[in-house]
Amino acid sequence: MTVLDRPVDTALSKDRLRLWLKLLKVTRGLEAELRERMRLEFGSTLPRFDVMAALARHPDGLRMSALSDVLRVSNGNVTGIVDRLVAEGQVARAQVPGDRRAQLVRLTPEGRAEFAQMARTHEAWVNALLGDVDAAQASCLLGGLGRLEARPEPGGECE
Amino acid sequence: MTVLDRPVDTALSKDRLRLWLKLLKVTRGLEAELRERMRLEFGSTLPRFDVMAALARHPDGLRMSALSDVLRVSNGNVTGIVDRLVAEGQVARAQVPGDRRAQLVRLTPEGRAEFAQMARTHEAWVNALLGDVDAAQASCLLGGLGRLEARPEPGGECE
DNA sequence: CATGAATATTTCAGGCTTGAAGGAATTGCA
DNA sequence: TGCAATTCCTTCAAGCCTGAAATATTCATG
Repeated sequence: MTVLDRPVDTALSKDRLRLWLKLLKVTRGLEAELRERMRLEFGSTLPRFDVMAALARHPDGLRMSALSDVLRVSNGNVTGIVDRLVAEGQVARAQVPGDRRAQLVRLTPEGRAEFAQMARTHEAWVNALLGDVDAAQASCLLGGLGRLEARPEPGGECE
Repeated sequence: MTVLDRPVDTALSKDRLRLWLKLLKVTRGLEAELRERMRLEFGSTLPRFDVMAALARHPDGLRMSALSDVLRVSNGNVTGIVDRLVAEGQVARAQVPGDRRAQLVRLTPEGRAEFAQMARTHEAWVNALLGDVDAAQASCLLGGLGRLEARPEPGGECE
C-alpha cells in the first residue's frame, strides 16, 4: 500500500523512534510514581482521580458518554470506574429529566472535598517531580509536544 | 512534613502541571493509535511487542527477572505475557543449567521472524505519526525530556 | 551438614482497558 | 401512528498491571 512495504531506516526515522521511546519511558516512569503515591496517600487511583477532576470542572454533572469523551476512554471503562466511586460515596448518579437512558454523574459534597485535597497534593507532587524544569523549558517542551499530537480532540485544543 | 501541607499555586507550578498533563495526553494518544494498529495488523499488543523487542536485543535469552527489570514491569506481569507468547509459539522457556529456579526466555525462530516484520512496520508508523518533527526538534525534545526522568534506571541511561 | 536468609518465579485478587454485543429509550420520518 | 435507525448505557471476555503471598531453590554461615 504505502511506505510501509519497505524498510524506512533513515537517520531521521531512527531519531523519531528514539524520541517516541523516550517519551514513553518518561511518561510511564512519572505515571508509576504518581500512581503509587495516590495509592499510599489516598487509597485511590489515577483513573478515579481523572474522573473526579473531570466532574470537578463540571459542577452541573456530566453524562456517562460525555465523561468518556472528555477522558478519551471507552464507555464500558467509565461505567466501572464510576461504579467504584459511587460505592465509595464520592460520586452520585442522577436521572436526566427528559431522557430515561441517560445518567448525570456528579461529585458528592464528600467527593468534592476529597478531590480538593487530592488535587492540591497531586499538583505539589508534579511540581516536585518536574523540579528541574523552569518556566522557559516548560513552555518550550509544551510547544514541542504540540507537534506530536496524534489527532485533535472533539471539543477544541484545550478543554 | 514538607511543602505538601499548603497549596503551591505558583505560576511555575501550574506550568509544570500543564506540561505533565500534555505529556500524558500526547503519549496516551500515540499509544492508543499504535495499540490499535498492532491489533489490526498483527493481532498482537504493545506489551507483547515490548517483550519481543527486549528478547531480540538479547539473543542468548533473558531470565524472567531480567526481563521484568528491563521492561520495568512487575514479575507477575511478565509471567502472564510470556505465557501468551509461548502459547503463540513466538517465545520459548529453557532451563538454566546451574539454577533450577530460573528460566531462560528466548525468541523462537518464528518469533524472531515475526518480530523483524513488526519492528519494521512499527518504526514506519512512528515515523509517520511524528512526521511533523524534524531532526533538530527531535533532539531538542529528547534533551528536554531527559530533565523529566523520574529516577535513573538500574543499568545506565541507555540499554 | 543444617538451617535461616536470600533469590527466582508463579499465583492471586483487585483494578484498569478495550472492543464487541446487548438492552432500553428516543428520534426521525414515512 | 408505526417502526427503523440512532443514542445511551451496561455487560462481557480477554488482556494488562500491580502488590502481596506462596513455592521452590540456592546460598551463607555457624
